[in-house]
Amino acid sequence: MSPSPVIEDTLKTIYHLQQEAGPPVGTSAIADRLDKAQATVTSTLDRLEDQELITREPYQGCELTDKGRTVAVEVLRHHRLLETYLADHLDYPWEQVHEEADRLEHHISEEFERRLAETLENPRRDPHGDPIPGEDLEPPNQDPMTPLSACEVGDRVVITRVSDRNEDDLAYLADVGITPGTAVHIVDVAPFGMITLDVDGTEQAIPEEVATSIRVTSLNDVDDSVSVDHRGDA
Amino acid sequence: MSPSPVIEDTLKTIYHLQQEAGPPVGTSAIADRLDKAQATVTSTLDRLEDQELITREPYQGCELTDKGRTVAVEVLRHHRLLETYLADHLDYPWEQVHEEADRLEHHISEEFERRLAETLENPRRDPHGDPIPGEDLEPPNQDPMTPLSACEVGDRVVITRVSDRNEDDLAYLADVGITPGTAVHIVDVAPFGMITLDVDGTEQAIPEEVATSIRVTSLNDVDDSVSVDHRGDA
DNA sequence: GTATTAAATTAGGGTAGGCTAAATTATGAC
DNA sequence: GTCATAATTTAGCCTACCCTAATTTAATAC
Ligand SMILES: [Mn+2]
Ligand SMILES: [Mn+2]
Ligand SMILES: [Mn+2]
Ligand SMILES: [Mn+2]
Repeated sequence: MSPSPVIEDTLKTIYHLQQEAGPPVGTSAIADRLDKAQATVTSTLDRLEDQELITREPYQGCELTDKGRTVAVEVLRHHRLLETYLADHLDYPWEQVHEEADRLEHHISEEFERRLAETLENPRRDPHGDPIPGEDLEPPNQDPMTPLSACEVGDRVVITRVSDRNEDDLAYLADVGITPGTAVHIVDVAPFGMITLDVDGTEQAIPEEVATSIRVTSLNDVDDSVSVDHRGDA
Repeated sequence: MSPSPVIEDTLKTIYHLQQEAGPPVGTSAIADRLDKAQATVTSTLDRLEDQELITREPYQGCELTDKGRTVAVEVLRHHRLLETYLADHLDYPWEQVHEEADRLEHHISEEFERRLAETLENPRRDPHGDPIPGEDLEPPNQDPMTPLSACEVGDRVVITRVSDRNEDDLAYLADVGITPGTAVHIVDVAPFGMITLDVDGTEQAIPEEVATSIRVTSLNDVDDSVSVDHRGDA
């Protein structure tokens, strides 16, 4: 049987948490992300273990098996190809692609995936700057990412990734022109974390909370994996 | 709560059966179409009745309410828009669109539906020649349809609809050029039902079974709801 | 080492959606 | 009218997911 949406979402969440903090991944961290009760996650993990998608130490947490990681990466590929397609071919606004992709990622066929990739000419990054896993389903490299919140006054950087989680923040950032590929210049860092940027000649202030979810690369050592202005719009 | 795939598929099946034979629709007819046990359908119909999507007479069968019909037509709109999009924009082969659309129809948002319709410029018919319900979700008109099996030698007709059910038959028909919009000429009707057609100068023989699932319009009284050659390929 | 506390699991219960096998009901043949 | 048959429902069982409340375990403070 092919994995259900619940199984796929749980694997995807474990994958993200492993990348953020490494294994083992705790039950409540998963429950928080999925907005489910802890007991619900415990019983889901039982099924994942039966299917050899994770290994588990009672009361200690879990870790993806190779099989589990491959399923997670496949879902991630679906998600990011869909986001890219929705934005590029169906004219979806930047901030709306995540929600639609998060549902459809569980329901498209392999044929659909192939045709998306082909039509898009095998894109490497989604609209938020996140790397799209290849057909081989190898986990994408974690490229070096500096949070915007760690920048100092005077730095010139290029936006490389913007977290796709909060729809309102994304709408705001798109509105002021802060999207992957945009070059910016840090004008001011206030004591409580407000960061002021120069974006195409206009100054924009951003709360630290939001700045944490924005990743940048210094313009001094440009990383060719992200092209400047690969999507040039508002 | 928005209806589950099982609820939607059951409503869609009742809708089709009502159009073919009129209400009341029996439990086993639904079970046959959905490839489920009769008892499974009985309990699904219980839920449909609770939700006021059907009315039911014990042991007699069921009928869609207005609410139930609207849900069925909405799913039908999703299905046919998706089929059209897959064929026209993702280069799906004719015979593969049905299966993919049959899954995705339950998972796209209203936003996705709108953007499909817009990108396709509000198409009236899907790749099989079936009418696509409008945004208003009125049931599409049943246009007069003669089965190809009822034609006589010498008739000149235009293919208007081809049942989307059998993938192998569809692949064959596409291969020999029998698709909606094609004008053909009946050359021979053999006693056991084999029908020979002239398609663009080439003769093609078709078993009666298949001919039953092909609908045509006489070239004498052309129905403007179907344009000749609106998809001109193999 | 013991007490506190947070995390995790277990216990118990609910709904949707599946099944088979056993009743029940309607219907057409005679 | 009775009987056989087919359609339908009921009974009883299962799994996947979901929850809250109670319990158990691990980790930390002291
Ligand atoms: Mn895939
Ligand atoms: Mn994304
Ligand atoms: Mn179809
Ligand atoms: Mn819709």
